[in-house]
Amino acid sequence: MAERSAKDSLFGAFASVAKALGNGHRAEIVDVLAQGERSVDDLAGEIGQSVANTSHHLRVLADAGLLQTRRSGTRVFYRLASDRVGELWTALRDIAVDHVAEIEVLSGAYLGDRDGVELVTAAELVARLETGRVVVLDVRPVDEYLAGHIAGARSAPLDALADVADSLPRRREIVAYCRGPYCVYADDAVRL
Amino acid sequence: MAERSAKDSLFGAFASVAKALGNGHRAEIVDVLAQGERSVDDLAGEIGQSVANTSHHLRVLADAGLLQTRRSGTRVFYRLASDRVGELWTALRDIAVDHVAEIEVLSGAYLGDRDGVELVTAAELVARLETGRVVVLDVRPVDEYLAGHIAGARSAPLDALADVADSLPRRREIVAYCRGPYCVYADDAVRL
DNA sequence: GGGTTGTTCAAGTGATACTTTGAATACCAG
DNA sequence: CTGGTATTCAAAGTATCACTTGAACAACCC
Repeated sequence: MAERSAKDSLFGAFASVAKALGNGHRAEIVDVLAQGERSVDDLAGEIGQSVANTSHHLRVLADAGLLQTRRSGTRVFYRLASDRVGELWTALRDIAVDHVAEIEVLSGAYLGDRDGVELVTAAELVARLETGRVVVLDVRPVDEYLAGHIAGARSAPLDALADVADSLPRRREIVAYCRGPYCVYADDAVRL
Repeated sequence: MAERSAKDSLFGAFASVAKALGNGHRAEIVDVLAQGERSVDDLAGEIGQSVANTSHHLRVLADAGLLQTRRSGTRVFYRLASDRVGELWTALRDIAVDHVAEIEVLSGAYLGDRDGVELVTAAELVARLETGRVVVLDVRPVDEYLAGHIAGARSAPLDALADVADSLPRRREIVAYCRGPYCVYADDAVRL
């Protein structure tokens, strides 16, 4: 039946989009890009790969329709092709967390021991912000802060944290945040 | 840095979920299961593969946490592990349609020429239903009808359509629907 | 026990995925 | 237009994995 092979091709094409996400480095790229656009060389540093290899992975993602590019002078910036791609990534991550037992172990290994780090939910944070009891620090790189941040938060990238620290009020509570559940910046910042 | 390899493992685990969806047959399985649970040999027929091979693909999906099983007597029924998996599939499909040019061609090849088939949006259908101007047929297999269908729709699986047809009022408009945008049952039904 | 339905195993086939290297291209500044 | 920076491309090397099939095995029902 010709219908069979046409159907196979169609679903094969759907599957090819999933296949593009089916690699750890590419997943990481998407995770970073969910925070805003980045240059190739930036991304290469972020995922710990060579620029050439990163460029290759970016091409795979772009060919699958997940990314778009913008050229600015000598640099090329990549970004998610649409918000829907961000949703796709979030859904994928959530499902992995919910249904794959292994993830719990691995994320424990990566995030490390969270003893000594108080976790604050989004709702709590809003409440504390309204009463002016806290100072909120955005410990992501400056670019990401500029691309969007919690209202009232101060930028304090990890490597500049020491400088900023001096200017902080000593009597108030300080809350640090970063990219999401799989980002260690905030943990590191608190320990610092 | 140990952090690097821990991060790689974590994102590798995320990617493994995507990898499970990265095969045409498995994508098709998920698409079918979005309609409700199915037995292995049911699915095998649906995707045109041997039972052994289908069982293998099902195992891959289940290991990725995307499916769950239920045994009933001699049969094993598979279903999506959660609604979130359905959302993941929908997001993936939508992105593929939006961003992959090839899909348009392929879906054209599969769905065939829709000349002579009037398409009705969901909103229109509701409006026409309320004024009682239409009879709505659910042309999916009976199981799927039982698992849930549009209020007021009659079950009329494709292979039994001829029988049902006789009992239909001749003066009223008839609308057929099936699984979604990538299902040809309704097209076939209208042509019939 | 006999029949039905699923799963597992071993094996065959084929292909693909990832990374690295070195060269090529595109752009900017002077 | 020349040098420097950023990115892409093409090719090659390496490794590995994915898909399908057929037959044996297991679980269940009657």
